[in-house]
Amino acid sequence: MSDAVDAIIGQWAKERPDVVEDLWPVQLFGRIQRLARVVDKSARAAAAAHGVEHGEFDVLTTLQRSGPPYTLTAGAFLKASMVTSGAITNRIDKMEAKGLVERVRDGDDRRTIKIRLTEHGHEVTRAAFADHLANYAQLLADVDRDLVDKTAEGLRQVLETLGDTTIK
Amino acid sequence: MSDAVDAIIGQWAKERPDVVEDLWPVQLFGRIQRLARVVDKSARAAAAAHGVEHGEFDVLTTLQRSGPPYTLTAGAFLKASMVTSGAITNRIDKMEAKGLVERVRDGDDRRTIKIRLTEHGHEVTRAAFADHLANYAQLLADVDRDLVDKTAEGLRQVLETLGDTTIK
DNA sequence: CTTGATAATCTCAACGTTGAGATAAAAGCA
DNA sequence: TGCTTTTATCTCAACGTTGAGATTATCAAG
Repeated sequence: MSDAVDAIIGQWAKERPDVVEDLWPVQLFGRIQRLARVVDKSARAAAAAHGVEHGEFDVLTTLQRSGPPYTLTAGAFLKASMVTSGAITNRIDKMEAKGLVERVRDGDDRRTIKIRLTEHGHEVTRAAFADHLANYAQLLADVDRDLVDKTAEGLRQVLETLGDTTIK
Repeated sequence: MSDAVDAIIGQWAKERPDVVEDLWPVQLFGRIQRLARVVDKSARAAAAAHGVEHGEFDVLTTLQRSGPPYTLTAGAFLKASMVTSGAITNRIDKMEAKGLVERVRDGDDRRTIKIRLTEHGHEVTRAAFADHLANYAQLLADVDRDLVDKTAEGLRQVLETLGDTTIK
């Protein structure tokens, strides 16, 4: 059987037979790209059901899993999120307006801003995260569990080789 | 060894031990998400070196691999690209301004617009695509080839099960 | 202390995408 | 022929992100 990436490579084979040997990374990256799109779209919808953007949901879960006191600096999100500082500021701004988090100035270092999950933020996170996991499970409902594990393990090794070994 | 996703799951295990059993999809999707970001950023830079956006590069290669006469309708890009119609119109607008493609009205159906790769577009595509593949190879330079193939095969099966079987 | 360098966060214009709606042409049907 | 539905593309305001630069605070040296 063949998927969308096979079809794309098949087209290249006809039009540019000279590059076929160099297309093997496309087998991996092309599928990563397509899957990322599908999963992203689905996750976005799941978060939207709780009134939060995908990026905002990322902030919420990062705070939640950091444990008590559910407080992190803006810089911590920068390193954890793979986006730029402007995006983080924007996210926190909107989340503060929604009452999901609050900015707290630190006593020790007045450059840093601590972001704290509010009680309301806790509730939204709990509900949205449950839906998020249910959505993930739904997406993989018809996929063999062993295949998921083996493929995830393969991706882990690729990530390690690429140097993505920490939350940063 | 452990990567960023292991670290994230480790945090969840401490803070929310009740959900650990439901985190297995994260092993797959979390890594797909992170890898997509890394690869995307890299591909974006490679395309930018040739003066084209990532989305524009996608249009160029779609046209190129469609073969002679290197002409597709706007609707074909819609189905192939996983973005909305507004994005396609915007892309074609800018690419037309750059002289990469040209809009040609069809004789048979005057609703459809055919997008044709110009000679300049051909040249840019050839050069950018070569760099693109070199960049891909570079990213996977230190990764075992067999691991890449096996992981790509796993992702293909996931994509198939999710229903992404055609270019559409 | 003072000066310069470093660090953390915010500002803001530009950019690409979204998504609902508009426009216009073709197809189906009476 | 007229009328409605469908199809293809474009319009446009809102949105989140980028990326360079500004701001403010801390640190290191002298």
